[in-house]
Amino acid sequence: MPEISLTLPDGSQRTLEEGATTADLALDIGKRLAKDALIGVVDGVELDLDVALPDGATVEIVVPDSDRGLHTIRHSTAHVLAQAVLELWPGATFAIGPPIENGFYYDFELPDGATFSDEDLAQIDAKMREIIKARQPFVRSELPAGAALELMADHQYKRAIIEAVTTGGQDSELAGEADGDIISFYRNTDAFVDMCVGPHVPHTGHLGQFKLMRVAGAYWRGDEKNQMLQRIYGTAWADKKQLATHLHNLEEAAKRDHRKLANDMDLLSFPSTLGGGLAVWHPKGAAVRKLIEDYSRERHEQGGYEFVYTPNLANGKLFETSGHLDFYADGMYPPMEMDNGTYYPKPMNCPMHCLIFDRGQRSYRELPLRLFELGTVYRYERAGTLHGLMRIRGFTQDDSHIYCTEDQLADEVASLLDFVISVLKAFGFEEFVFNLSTRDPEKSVGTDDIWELATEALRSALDRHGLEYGVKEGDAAFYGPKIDVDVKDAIGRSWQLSTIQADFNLPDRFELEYVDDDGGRKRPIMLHRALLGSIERFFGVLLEHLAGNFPVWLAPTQVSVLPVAASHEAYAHEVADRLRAGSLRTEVVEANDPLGKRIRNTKMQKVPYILVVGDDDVANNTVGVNVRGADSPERDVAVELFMARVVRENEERLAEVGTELPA
RNA sequence: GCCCGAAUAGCUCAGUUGGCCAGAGCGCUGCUCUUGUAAAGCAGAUGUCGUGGGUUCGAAUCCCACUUCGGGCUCCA
Repeated sequence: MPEISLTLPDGSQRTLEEGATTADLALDIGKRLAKDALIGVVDGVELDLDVALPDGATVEIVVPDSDRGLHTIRHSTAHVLAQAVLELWPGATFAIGPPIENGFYYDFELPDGATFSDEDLAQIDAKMREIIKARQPFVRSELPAGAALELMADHQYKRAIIEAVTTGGQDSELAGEADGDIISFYRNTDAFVDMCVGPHVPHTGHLGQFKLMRVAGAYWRGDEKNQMLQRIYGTAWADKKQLATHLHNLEEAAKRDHRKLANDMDLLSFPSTLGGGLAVWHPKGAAVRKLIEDYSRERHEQGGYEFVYTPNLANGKLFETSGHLDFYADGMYPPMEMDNGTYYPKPMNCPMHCLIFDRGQRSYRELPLRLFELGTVYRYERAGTLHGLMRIRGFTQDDSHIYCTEDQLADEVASLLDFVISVLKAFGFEEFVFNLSTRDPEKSVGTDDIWELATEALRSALDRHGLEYGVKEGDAAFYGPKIDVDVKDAIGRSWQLSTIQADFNLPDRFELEYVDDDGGRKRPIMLHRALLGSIERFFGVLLEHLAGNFPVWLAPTQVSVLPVAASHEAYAHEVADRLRAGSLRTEVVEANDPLGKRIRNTKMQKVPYILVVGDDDVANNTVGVNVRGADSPERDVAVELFMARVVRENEERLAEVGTELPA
């Protein structure tokens, strides 16, 4: 019997009989591996376990607890979902069902326009578990396009995919469905076959640690002009523990949802009578917001920005000049017809800043001119897109427009990057991701030269800082390239906050000019930039990042003083007055309820410091200190000592609470 | 805007197939308790059951429209 020689990822060699498969290789290595093996990676290509191996191949055996393994499990689970749905809804058809982060989805069209509801999930889940219990094999077959079309005669979306790939249409979304002229299929039973590139787990018995999460609508091929399909999302994992961990993480994320915390901590609300996507800030939320804005102003003042104010309304002519009425009228609130013109709520501040630049003659000596405004704008976001503070219709940008010369552009962007990082770090963000978005030739204005110049300026600024960054080809705004800055939050989620955009469209439209050192008139380049982005959205991100545990300098109440009994109230107020004199936001919670209850309530409000004062403290001029997050209180702390520590934390805007323990 | 779902007291929620005066816990008010580290006791008040219309002898409950919210899709200057 001829033999083949195989190389394992660790470099070791194995010799097997010709015709041996990855499954045979796994068995040759060990029983346990043979049981766990899902697919093989043969010379870099993922293949089913039962494919015969070529001589000399390098083979990696994929087990569940790996990226490739999870991917395969999720992909195979999606097939099981499709099988269940097609069985439960005769006449249903299916479209695309890929693995995604943490799970999978599958899109369906039900007969007679029927839709899924949440109640259907239990039934589908039960059917899927039957299929899994039956340990159905995934049997691969291949057909030429013509026969494939015939096999999928009843499934218009699958046929559309076959036609798309066989006519040479390159499409990453369809890459997992079919590829090239030979179409592959995976058959689980006589009744169920799905078109798929594969590979899949050997049989459905390898699956089962999944949960169907939700039903949703989704457009065919992601285009809102197309048919709306019914999508089911699920999560799937290698083992029970991973699944439980994932579900637990979702619960933890829900606990820090900014909408829940904003409600629980009485920070702000979205009264339905106010209208969708509009928030009112309650005293405690407003206190935090004001501190964020104060800090922003302070930093901009130090950074050489000049502060401006502009109105919330503008004559429509302004937005005709800027071009926004042509491009973005859909996103603007509708016009107000007045006897002297048509007015719109402003959707951005830039045109007004251009008016300020344009007032009077500008000299190159004034550049870079940095105009800054906490500018409130209104955008008519579509109803279905609103999401708490993250997507809102009225919001305030920490907006600046910088007018500079071509020569100044790169330096200006470079110093902006420092500024961005420094400001975001002050709020406790540690990890940043940078992206450079480049020109979309189809949707852009301006010459090649100036795009090149601007893109190079952004690129060189990133390089100069030694920052790693991704490039999003063609993702720029129509008027110029941009750098976006995402932050990673405490539980690893990514949020886009800052943006730095070069613009050579608006200076043109507004015919902005400065007088250069040679006496000639030149057009400035304009940079748009927002650091926090929208204050509202930033507040939401920060709230979730911190899970509501604002550092001392941002906490709406920094210290709560709790007298043990009514007899200690006078002393409690005395302590509170001293703290307030040190500019600490301090509350006294009087002894109307038992101490335990007041401690509980105050802790639930996430107050950084809770002081308990009783007989000993009155006698010795001390306090009992409960540091947020600490296990046990510190007793008999001298008031001056406590105060010095918290005043320092407050003034130095320290990110952590209780970093300095009393001596 | 599109698909699915939800809206009941300040908050979190219960309210069977339509049927007495719409409930609970927390919170609130009052009284008692005077408290040393995560929920004291008793009593009381709380409601346009999101809004408007319809079906019905009768609607929180069924139907329609609208508003707002949640999960997605699309969009995000």
